[in-house]
Amino acid sequence: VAESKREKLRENLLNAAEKRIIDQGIGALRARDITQDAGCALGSLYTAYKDLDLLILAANSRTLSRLHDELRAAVAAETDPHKQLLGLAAAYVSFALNNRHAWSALFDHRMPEGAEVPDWHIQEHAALVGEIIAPLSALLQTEPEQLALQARTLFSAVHGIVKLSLEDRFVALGPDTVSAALDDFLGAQLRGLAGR
Amino acid sequence: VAESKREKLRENLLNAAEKRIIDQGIGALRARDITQDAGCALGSLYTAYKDLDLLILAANSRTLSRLHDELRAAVAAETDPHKQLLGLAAAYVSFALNNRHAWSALFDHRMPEGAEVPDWHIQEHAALVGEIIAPLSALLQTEPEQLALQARTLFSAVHGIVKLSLEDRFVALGPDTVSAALDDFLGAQLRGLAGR
DNA sequence: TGTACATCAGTGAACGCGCGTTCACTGATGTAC
DNA sequence: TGTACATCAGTGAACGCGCGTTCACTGATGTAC
Repeated sequence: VAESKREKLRENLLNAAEKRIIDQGIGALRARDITQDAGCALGSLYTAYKDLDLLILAANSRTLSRLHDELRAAVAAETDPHKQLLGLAAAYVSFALNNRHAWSALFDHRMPEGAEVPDWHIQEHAALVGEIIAPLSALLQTEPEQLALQARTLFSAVHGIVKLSLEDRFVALGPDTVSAALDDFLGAQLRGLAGR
Repeated sequence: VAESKREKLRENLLNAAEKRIIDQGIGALRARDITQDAGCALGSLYTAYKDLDLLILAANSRTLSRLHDELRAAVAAETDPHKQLLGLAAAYVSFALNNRHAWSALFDHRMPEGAEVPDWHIQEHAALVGEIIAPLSALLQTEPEQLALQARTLFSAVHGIVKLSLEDRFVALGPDTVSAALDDFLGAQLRGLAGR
């Protein structure tokens, strides 16, 4: 019972942090706001989590998990590997558009000076890229090592396109324009990779 | 003479800020450090520039200008549009690798809550993308409107690849691996775009 | 050329606030008898 | 079952520091006579 109370506290804090990140973004995230939303004292954050960064990582893990689910669903919805890849990209844009703040938080959060991003979290990121590997290998006949690199390159290209299209620093594009541009881009890329 | 003293102060501050950004990155940039390096009082920053953000933008403009120069040089070094595009990408990676902090600063800097990135600075960013348009239009026969979007998409894809390959959140890649992956990527993309 | 005065860029100590983290306390929970 | 005691999660006021920005002052520069 004592254990479950402790779990409840962690859960409340995590929920509160997640909601804040989804609604306002990581830039507006304050320890005080989170604990207030969670209905506990400021200091409790530090009995439940080592520090604020760890709590943020936990919230980002949830976002990654939701994103990963949608990517898996996109793969499952198709059997043709070509369509699977297009579906993955479409799912990625769609997630980014529907979860702007949470999605940005995945890449905007920085660890403090000395600290490294823990390995388990890096793995969660890498797992996303992994989702591309199967369809890509079905489509091309590449050696496994090359494949991992290709998947990663493809992921970061798509990511870059989505990211930039949502930034203020450039003229923002409408959702439809982004999706269309991404489709054209991926189409060309796959054609180019296949017809070597 | 009075005017030139004032210019000298702005220059000193800008140089100091630029050096700090190049050496330590934008995250470690403090008003006090800059003014100390520039050999002036803390308050002088605010007689020379409206605020710290404007000074940062000025420093980023310099970085953009240096980057733009290298991109122009890459275009000028080739006549074949296909090679020009490969050269542009190569120049981009190379600049990013040789100016990691300054390059990151271009995209990491955020304006405070209410403020927007000024238009002249957005233009400077857009000008980079513009460098792709000529070779791309020589290579493909696309309508001008489509072309701008394609150039932008291509730019952000390349940018995404370079960016992610330098992040801690993923396993960092060596410079050679990045360059090779980028070449393969671009090669495939151009093949795909041409052979429609 | 020299003197008195006005201006204002430049100064840097002080302000003000935000905000993550700590720590001495307390009250709920569990244990012993 | 009831009582005394120990433990420790939870508390929130206080700490501490970083840091951008301001503002009352001053000394260099320019102007008038």
